[in-house]
Amino acid sequence: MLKFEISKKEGLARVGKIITPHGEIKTPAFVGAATKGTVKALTMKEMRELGSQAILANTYHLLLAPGVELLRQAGGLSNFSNFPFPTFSDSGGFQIFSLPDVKITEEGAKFRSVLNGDKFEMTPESSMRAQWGIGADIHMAFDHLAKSEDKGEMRKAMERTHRWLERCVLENKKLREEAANRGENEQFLYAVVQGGTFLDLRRESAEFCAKQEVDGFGIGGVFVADGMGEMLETVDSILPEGKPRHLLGMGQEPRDLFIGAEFGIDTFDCVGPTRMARNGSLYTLDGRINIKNAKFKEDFSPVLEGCDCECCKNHTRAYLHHLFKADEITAKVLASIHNEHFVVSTVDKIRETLQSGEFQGYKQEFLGRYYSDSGV
RNA sequence: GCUGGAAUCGUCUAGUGGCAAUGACAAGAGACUGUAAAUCUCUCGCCUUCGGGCUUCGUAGGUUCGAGUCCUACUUCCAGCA
Repeated sequence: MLKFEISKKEGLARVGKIITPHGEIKTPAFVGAATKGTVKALTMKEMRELGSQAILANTYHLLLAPGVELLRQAGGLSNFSNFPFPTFSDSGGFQIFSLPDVKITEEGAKFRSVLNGDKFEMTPESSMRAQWGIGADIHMAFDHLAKSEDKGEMRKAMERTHRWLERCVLENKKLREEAANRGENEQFLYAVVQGGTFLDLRRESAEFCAKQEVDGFGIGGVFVADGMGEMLETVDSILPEGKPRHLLGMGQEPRDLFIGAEFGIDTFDCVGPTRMARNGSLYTLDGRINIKNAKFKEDFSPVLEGCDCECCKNHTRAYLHHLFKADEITAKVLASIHNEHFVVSTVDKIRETLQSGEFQGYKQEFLGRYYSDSGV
């Protein structure tokens, strides 16, 4: 069983730590999205230096390349990526949702690679096997996402997710025993709660997931920040308190991090911060700025005054602006360091203020400034 | 000096009698939430009440209902010959 120790509670919010074979994660925490085994534009050394405690890779992407067998040979994701700290793997469920030409049956999903036309199939069982091969500490159940206004469709996706979850749990048991017999590290499974924007479906999904033999929970299929607090309140009131909860894919907007933590989320992952960075959109306490804008050409202040990331400590907005305009790789590196550090440290601060009882004040101050129109 | 060729939006470029005129780059702005994302979208002659109006393809004339496109002269540039 995955160890999760809670040191402080405030409503649904909690401060704690998840203890994995690769070390512990102080929660709430922002987990870096390392889809293909790397956080785009960043080295693992840079990730640690900017404060990242954990990363999350994607089973679908690693399955296609370099393949699960290679990950196994390499000694698992942590060894292969040289990130000897806690790791997560996402199941590939998101790819069912995001890739074109996906056929979903009760058995699983068939993808077609647009790159080389290869057919590719994933089932709850194959996702579990792949994740055990990849060797991340924490796995996600293979789920079926839907983004629909239609409740009937959402229910179908949710119910399929539940049936798939039972298969995941069953397969996971086998794989866990096999690994134990080989004397390997334990690996852990999170169920994924679906239900979209329908609170009754979310409730039903949370109740279903809560009953399963899993180590924690992912909250999936969240596409709109509107109503997320209410949804999380519903779900996290049902999920067992003693198991960690991961909010899948949300965290591009600081608002999401505050609301998530407030309503019981322990870990976040999101591709937003690094993608924003590569596209020149950088976080400041007054909202994001587009560093490519002409107004930054002669701005010799750091991206964020007082920020202690390697980008802000050493470089100016004018320099970043120049690097972006010149299409230099370093632009994306520095910007990614800054954005990733921004969200990681914001969640760190959320954790600290939850611990000290100053969370509400911090939240008001941060969000009031970040989302005020006065801007930069 | 002679003979050929060429001049189009910041740059390069399409255009061979019929709609301010192609594409790329540059420039300006926007989007991005479990990464098919080093991506994508929009603007890019001037004005506009978004209906449209006005002025444009080196310069000046001409032919034509109509000219970036054909003709004449000039200017500049390129190539070859001297």
